[in-house]
Amino acid sequence: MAREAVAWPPEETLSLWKREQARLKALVVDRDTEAWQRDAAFSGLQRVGGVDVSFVKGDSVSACASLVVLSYPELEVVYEDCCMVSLTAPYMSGFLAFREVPFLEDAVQRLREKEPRLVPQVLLVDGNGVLHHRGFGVACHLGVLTDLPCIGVAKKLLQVDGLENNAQHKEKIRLLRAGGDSFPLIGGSGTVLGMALRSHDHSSKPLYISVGHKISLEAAVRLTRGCCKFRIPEPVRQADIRSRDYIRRTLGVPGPPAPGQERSQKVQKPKMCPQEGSEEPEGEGRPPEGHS
DNA sequence: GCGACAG
DNA sequence: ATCTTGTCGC
Repeated sequence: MAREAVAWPPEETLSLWKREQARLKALVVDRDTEAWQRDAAFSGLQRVGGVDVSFVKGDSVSACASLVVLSYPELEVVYEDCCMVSLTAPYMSGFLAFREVPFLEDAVQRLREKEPRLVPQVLLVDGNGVLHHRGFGVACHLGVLTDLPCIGVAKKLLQVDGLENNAQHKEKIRLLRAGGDSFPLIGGSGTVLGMALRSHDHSSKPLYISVGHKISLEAAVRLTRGCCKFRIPEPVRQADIRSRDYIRRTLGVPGPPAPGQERSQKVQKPKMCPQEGSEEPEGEGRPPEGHS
């Protein structure tokens, strides 16, 4: 059942969200806290995680949240968790975390309970870290709430604090010639907010890397580069692929099967994740269906 | 009113 | 985010 857009938050909610961002921002650690982060070969790093949320087309509420863990440096998937969720907040630039983080946090919690040995040593997050309207993007948010090192990996430049995707910026991109080339993104106050990174020799469109939590920008860029078989770093790419795949297997392919291809798809029963605020009323069970 | 707008 | 097949280039 396709559901329509979630209600747009009232101004009061936005104020609360901003205050929450300001409160949690004070807890961000924007430097290396782990030994492997300072090692030239990331010696000691064995597990890198990636998270993503994919959406059901034509439905602005149903989505699949996924968490994957890859071995490092092999980049092979050693853990996967996908589950369907019902989003409660709309997408608003600057408040992405309030839409996605609760479900990603749940996924991390399930991993900690089920397979504590597979908990990743760092998470790559689709979106920005400190490169954000108020210096506290989704990668910071997830990092602080899980206490895991997190890296913000955005596919487009968020134009905040004087950063602009203008001709000058495009020219700097043109000068990135090989995978690993990068240039700093400097905000109006002179602060380095992140780095534009050419993640692969064969991809001219850069990634925008910023600190999420418990890692330096330098290590974040170097590790992201070390996770790229293609433009999108493997942990995020696998989380994206698998969450979209899960939606297909769960909802099936729309439309009648083509002739000669009527091999019916096994449509799995979607795994719905337990969600706050959607419990049945406690106490008496639901009354039996009446005859009205 | 106009432009911007991570995912 | 998603809508979407083939196609041009290395």
